[in-house]
Amino acid sequence: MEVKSIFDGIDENDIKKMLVCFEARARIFKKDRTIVSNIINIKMIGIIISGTANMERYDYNGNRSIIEKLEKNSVFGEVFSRLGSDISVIATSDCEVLFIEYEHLIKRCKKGCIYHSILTNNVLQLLSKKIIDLNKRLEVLSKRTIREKLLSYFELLANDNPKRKFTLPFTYTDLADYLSIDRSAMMREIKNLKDDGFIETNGRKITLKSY
Amino acid sequence: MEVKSIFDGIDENDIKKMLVCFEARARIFKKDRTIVSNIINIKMIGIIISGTANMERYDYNGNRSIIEKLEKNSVFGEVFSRLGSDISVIATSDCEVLFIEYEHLIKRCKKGCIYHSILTNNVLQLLSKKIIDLNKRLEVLSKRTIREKLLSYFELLANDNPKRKFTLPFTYTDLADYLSIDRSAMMREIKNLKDDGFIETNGRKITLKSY
DNA sequence: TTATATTTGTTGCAATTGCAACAAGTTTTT
DNA sequence: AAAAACTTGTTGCAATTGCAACAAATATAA
Repeated sequence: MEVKSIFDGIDENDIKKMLVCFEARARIFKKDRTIVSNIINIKMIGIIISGTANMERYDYNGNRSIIEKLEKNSVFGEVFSRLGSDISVIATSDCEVLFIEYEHLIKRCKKGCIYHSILTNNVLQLLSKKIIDLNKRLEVLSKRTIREKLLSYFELLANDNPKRKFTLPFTYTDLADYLSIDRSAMMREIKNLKDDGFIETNGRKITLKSY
Repeated sequence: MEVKSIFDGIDENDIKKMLVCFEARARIFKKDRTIVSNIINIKMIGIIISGTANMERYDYNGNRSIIEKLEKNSVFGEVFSRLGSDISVIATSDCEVLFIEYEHLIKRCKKGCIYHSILTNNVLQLLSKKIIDLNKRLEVLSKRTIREKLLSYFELLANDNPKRKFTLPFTYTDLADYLSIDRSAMMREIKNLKDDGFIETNGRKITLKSY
C-alpha cells in the first residue's frame, strides 16, 4: 500500500495534536506567488495541502528549469533538494502549504507522541518515492537526443494507461523547460515523431503508437 | 553531524546482533563482477562495506549511462532507484556487500532492538543525502550544452577545495557516460575550455580558473 | 617484458540543436 | 468586448554535437 501523505495512517484528531507539538504553520499562497524564494537555509519542510506548485531554477543565461512539479502531499525543503542553488517554489494554482521544522520530524518526540514512528516511516516512504521519481527524471534527461528524451518521457506517462494515451501535465513551453531543451527544436521533433508515426497528438492529448 | 553509514551511532556488538535479527548476508565481489544484474524485484537493499561500484544502465542503442558511483557505505536497491529498468550494479574494485531485506529496516522490530529507531533515522538521513546528490546530478544534466555540463560538474567538484583543484573520480571515457554526452565531443569541448582559459588540466587533475 | 586491452587525443562530416524572429491561435485581464 | 499576455506552430541559419575512424599513450594481463 503506497504512502500518499506523511500523515497516512494517523487519525485526524491525532494529526491536529501533532501539528501543535510540531509547531506546524499553514499558509495560503495565490497562484504565481513565490512560496519559497531560496530554498537554502530553510530548516523547515513544506507540505502541499492543496493546489499545485513548481520547483524551478533560472540559470545565469536566464533559462528556466522546472525541477519538479509539486502537488497535494508533495514535500519539499532543503533536505530534499539541491543545497545552495537559486531554487524557488512557485505556486501554479492557489495553494495551502504546511511548514514544519525538519528536526521535529526526525527526532523522537519527547512528549511521547505514539504516532511519531508511523510518521517517520511515512517520511521514509515518501523519500523513497521521491528518489524513484528523481531517477525517472534522470533517465529522461540522460537521453542524448530530443527525440529520445520525448519518447522516454512519453513512455513514462503512457505507462499508466493501457491505451497508451495521456494528457501532458504541462504546456509545451513548460515541457521544453522540464526536458531542458529548446522549445522550437522540440516542436520540430514532435512534428517529426508525428510524421514518422510514433505519436498522435490532439492539443496536449498524446497517444503513443509504437512500443 | 553527517550520517555516513546506516549503522552510525550503533555499537559494534549491537550491530552484530542486529545483523542476525535482520538476516543480513554479506558477499564478496571481484572487480568488474556484476553485483546485481537487474535491480527490479529486489526487495533487498545492498550496502557497500568496502570497495567501489557503479550503478549503470545500457539503453537500446548500447549507450552506457553511469547512474551513480557507489562507495563505502553507499546504499542501493529497488527503493532507492528507478523501477523496471535494466539497471545493474558493477564492482569497480573488489568489494564486500551486505544485503538486508528492506522490510526489516523500516518495520518496528518485533524483538525490540533498542537501536532500531537510530537505524531508521540513519536511513532517513542517507536517503536525504541521496536526494541531494540526485538533484546535483540533475542540475548538471539539465544544462543544455556540453560546455555548461562540464563547467557545472567541475564546479561541484571544485567546491570542496579552496584552490579549486580536484581530481576527476572518473576516466574521461566514464565521465562522458556520466554526463550522457559523446566522448569525442566532450574532449573537443575540454580542449576549448582550456584554450579559453576556463580550466587547466594535467591528466585527470583539473583546476577551475574562472568563477 | 611482451602482448593485449583500454584510455586519450584528434579530425572530417553529417545530423541535430539552439537561436531569433514572427504569425496565428488561446487564454486571461481589464 | 477589446486589449494584453501567453502558447503554439514554423522557418532559416549558424553553432553544437554525435558518429566513425584512427593513432598515440597508458594501463593491465599473460
